[in-house]
This record gives sequence, structure tokens and C-alpha cells, in this order.
Amino acid sequence: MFPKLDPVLHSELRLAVMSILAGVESADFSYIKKETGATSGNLSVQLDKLTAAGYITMEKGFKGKMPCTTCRITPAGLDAFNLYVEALKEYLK
Amino acid sequence: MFPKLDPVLHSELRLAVMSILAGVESADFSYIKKETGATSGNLSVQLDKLTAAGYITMEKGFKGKMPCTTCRITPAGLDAFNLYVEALKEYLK
DNA sequence: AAATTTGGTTTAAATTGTAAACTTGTTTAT
DNA sequence: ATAAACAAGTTTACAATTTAAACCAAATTT
Repeated sequence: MFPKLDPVLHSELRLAVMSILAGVESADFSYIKKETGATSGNLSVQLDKLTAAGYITMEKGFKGKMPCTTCRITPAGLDAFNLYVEALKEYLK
Repeated sequence: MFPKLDPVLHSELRLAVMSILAGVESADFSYIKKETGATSGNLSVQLDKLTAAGYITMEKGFKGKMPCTTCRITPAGLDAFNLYVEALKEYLK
């Protein structure tokens, strides 16, 4: 009746990150930080968890001379996100 | 952009409980336990939290000779549930 | 060249979640 | 009648998670 919710996604900040990344080709750390209002520390930790789960990739590079971390959702991440959405509907019904 | 999610409701088990209670006049502890698959201990703790938040009420009585705790959602609980659902939609879009 | 900002990471404390152990009383079996 | 098993929860203690504060290195501004 109540499907298990993916614990990696059932987190306000991680879900917001996935929501952003599901809609764009890529987004960098600063942009995600601004959009979510998260602190850098929290965002760093949560991005690591999404990476560990294989739901996003992070590419470290430079924009001009400044370091810049670019994040992308993976196919597995998109699948998991969609599954999570479907599962949640059972709870919101 | 991303509304804050009510932390009382952003919990798998508490959300399942609220989902059940939103649809019925009342439900007792054992029924909720069976429907959610939760352990008694976990359910007890989470029901307390929902009660502390004013989202449900618990009435202790007896069914025959056996103790029986009956739970009901409050108007505030229903409001909070509906608000949570609306807020979540921003994340799932 | 000193102070500030950018772009993060690490650490450590607070919060939360969960399950195991316990309690109180009831029913069933001996 | 007594013991064993079960029902309905509660308490407690541990594990996992979240979060913010402190830190770091390089770049930019003053």
C-alpha cells in the first residue's frame, strides 16, 4: 500500500537539487546554492551523497580562473527521481 | 522557489499515518501499524510527534478488555497535510 | 599588501529515526 | 490455578542524518 520511499531522495535539499537537475542539462554549485538557499557545507555534503548513489555526476573545472563544480543528473538519477515521484503519489492520495 | 517542507510531515512513517487518517474518521493503533508495516515502537514515537504538533489526537480506551488507542486527524493536521502536498508539487515539477 | 570574496571541504554538534527491550494486562493451554 | 504466549503499546538507547560553524586556498577588490 505505501511503497518504500528512496531514502536518498527523501530529503528536502537533495530533492530540490534533483528537481533542479532534472530540468536542465547541467548546473553548477553556486547556481544550485542560490536556488536552494542551502549553505555551502550542507550542499557539499548532500551533493556527495547524490554522487555516491550514482544519481548525479560532479565535474570539477574552472570558469575563468575560478573553480567551478558542474553537476549533472545521470540516467539512474532520473529514473530514481521519477520512481520517487510515483511512490509519493501513493502517500498524497 | 522551493517552499519549505513541514518537517513534521516530511517523514515516511508520519506521512503514511497522515495519509491514512486524512481518509477516515478515525483509525486505531493496530490498524495503522498493520497498514504501514511499522514497528510498534516507531509508530508510538511518531504518533506522539504528530500529537505534539497538534496534527492528530489520540484517545485511549478499550475494545472489550484490550487497550485500544484511537487516532484522528485534526483540522490543523488536515490543513498541514494539504499544504505539504502543495509544497511538494513544487519539488516534483 | 591587506582585506574581502568566491568556491568550496571538513568537523563536530544537534536532531531524527529506529529497533530492541520492557511493561501491563489478557487469553490460551496444561 | 499456573504458566506460557500474545496484545498493545511505551521507554530507552543507539545509529544515521542533518546542519551549521570553522576552515582552507585561490582570486579579487581596496
